[in-house]
Amino acid sequence: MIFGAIMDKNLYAKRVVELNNLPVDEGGKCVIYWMQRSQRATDNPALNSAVNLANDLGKPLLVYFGLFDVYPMASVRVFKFMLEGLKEASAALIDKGIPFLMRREMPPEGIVRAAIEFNACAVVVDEDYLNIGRSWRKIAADRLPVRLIQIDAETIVPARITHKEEWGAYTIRPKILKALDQYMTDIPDSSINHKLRLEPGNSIDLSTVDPLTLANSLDVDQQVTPTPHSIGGLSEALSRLERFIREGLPRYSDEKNDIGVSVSSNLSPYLHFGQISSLRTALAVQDADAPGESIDAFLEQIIVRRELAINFCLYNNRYDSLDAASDWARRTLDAHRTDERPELYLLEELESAQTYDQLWNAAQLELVRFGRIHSYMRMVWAKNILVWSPTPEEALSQAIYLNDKYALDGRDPNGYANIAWCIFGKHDRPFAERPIFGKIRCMTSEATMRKTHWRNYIKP
DNA sequence: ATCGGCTCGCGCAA
DNA sequence: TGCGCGAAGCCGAT
Repeated sequence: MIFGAIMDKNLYAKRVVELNNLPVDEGGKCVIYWMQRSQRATDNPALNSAVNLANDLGKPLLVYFGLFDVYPMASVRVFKFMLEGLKEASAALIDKGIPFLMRREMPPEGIVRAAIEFNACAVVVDEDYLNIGRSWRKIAADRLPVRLIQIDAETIVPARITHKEEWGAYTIRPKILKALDQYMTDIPDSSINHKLRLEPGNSIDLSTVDPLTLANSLDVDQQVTPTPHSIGGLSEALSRLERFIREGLPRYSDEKNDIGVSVSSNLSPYLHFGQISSLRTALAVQDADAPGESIDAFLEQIIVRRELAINFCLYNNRYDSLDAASDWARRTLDAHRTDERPELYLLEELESAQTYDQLWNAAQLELVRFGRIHSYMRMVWAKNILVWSPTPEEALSQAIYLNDKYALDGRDPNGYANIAWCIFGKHDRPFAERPIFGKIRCMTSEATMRKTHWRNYIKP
């Protein structure tokens, strides 16, 4: 069995899920890597798996990407950023002798057409852990004429070392740490044996296309415009990583919760689109010359917390709903449904930053203008939405709407887990009971003003 | 400035 | 069955 052979010799056994029972067609002409989430040409377990399979079969590899704009919260902002990253990734792939096929179509339909058109032996796809991607892969698995193999390529420790939704960081942390030594190692990129100068017909050629022009031509929200100083792609991610290690990391542990200073890596959008791998980032930080406290604090974020968020979305497909709340959280929020709110804002009032709270307004403006909110302030931001909404359900959907619409890293497991933590105490524990919050951990703008250099945050 | 209490339930030790 | 402890808090007492 050919696939068994690649599983034995690669390091990815726990990352593999076969999405259908069809055979690998050894008489086919190529292997196709259906790129979705892991939009990079290096440090990519899904790409490496596809290359290894192609080499075993003695075939070339083709990368397929379906550009689909009829997508919730699709905007010029995120498409420009994504296309900049894809432009760099496709050039790197072509350099390696792997043609890049990009078509504007619905991905699960496009991959089936491409597999037939190019006579694929098998298709390898990366995993995004979210519902839309899951439903697309299901469609493709049912319609492809050959095997569809899914690779978990965004985690450092494979998500399937645990087989259930974890209760909190403290339950997943020991499992991750136990396996971490094995996975915190640099794995060289596989190189393709059979390089092919395939000229895929009807492909968008990113080498000759301006990402912004292409993004503008799509059927996406034109009101959410590109953010200043954000250029997608691995080069920019690596330069941010280097700057972070030099300037932010040394102060990370002490100052990460002060909204008046910026010690964050700002790599989240690059991680969201898979333009840089979390393993590459974690290895660089681990080896950095910085206080151990700061290194540990950052690794906790990029490994434990990030992979807890992935675990949440992987094992709970209600990750964007109050259905995902634990019993104690639902009970306590229910008990406070009729508590009087200081103000009830409409979505439009929130969106345009017109609340009585100047700190919250500043956070909302940061989101609209820069596509992000300071990591500490983002919690205060979401907690306030709970206070100003008629129901927890409404608060949840408004927070998710605003985050997914404006954040460059929207529609990400991190975002859903973060908002779930804020609104309904996911992965958290109960605290002293208060109005509206019940036993959900309370955070307020007033307390944040007492504790941090907030004036630096508010000033324009 | 620092500290305890608040409050639930998982997971492990026993 | 008991017990320790947990993402980032808040408040009030000392």
